[in-house]
Amino acid sequence: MERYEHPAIADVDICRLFAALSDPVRLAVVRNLARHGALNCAALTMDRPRSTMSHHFRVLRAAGLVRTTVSGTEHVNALRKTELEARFPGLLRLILEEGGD
Amino acid sequence: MERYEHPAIADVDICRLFAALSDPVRLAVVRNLARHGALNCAALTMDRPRSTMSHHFRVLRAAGLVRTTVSGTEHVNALRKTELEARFPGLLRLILEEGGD
DNA sequence: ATCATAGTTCGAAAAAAGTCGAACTTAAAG
DNA sequence: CTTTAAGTTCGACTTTTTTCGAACTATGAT
Repeated sequence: MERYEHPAIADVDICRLFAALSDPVRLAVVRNLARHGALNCAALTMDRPRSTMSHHFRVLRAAGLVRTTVSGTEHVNALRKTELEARFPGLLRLILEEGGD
Repeated sequence: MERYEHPAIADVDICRLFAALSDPVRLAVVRNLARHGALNCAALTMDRPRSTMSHHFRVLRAAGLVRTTVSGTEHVNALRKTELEARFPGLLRLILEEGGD
């Protein structure tokens, strides 16, 4: 059984956060999550191999943007929406801004 | 006489913007500019050689964050505050957040 | 003209990030 | 127990960033 580590929201570094969002693939993932709620990895394949996406999810988790939970054989990713909005008010709005998909 | 190119605020890409802010040196520069207004490069040496800083200023300009104007022998950098706030409301607040220097 | 000051550009080297195939793990289904 | 589905980990490779010395440009002062 695999569990993931997630930083406490208080420990989230804005610099790392910006770095996570600076990749177009990851930004697209975050936007998808913001729009459609929690999704498993399979639903977020951005036309890339699983190993590539796995890497991006790791970065998103480490940055504090996404929380991943295991449910059966699926790994479900969710935006840490409430926490993020509390710690970085305006961030989510900024990300969703006139956004592509 | 050297002039710099600055993207129109409408052309600024949020992804590039995040990338620019993901470097601690550059984030510190932006925070300094937000606090103290326009500064020349000499005032923003973050304990790095001039060539290194020159590179960072180039990135900040290309991202649309900073406007550099030449005044005599000084190159003065200013945050594109009003434009940025209009295009990305909340961004500046986010950057200044509980911020270090 | 000469010199000093402020900053850029160039080029090379080092470090960090992104990409992806192959092998592996875990859980569920048959 | 075997197979399948969903993802991860590992390792290699490529691309991008960062860093900085050395040489250069432009302005202002002497």
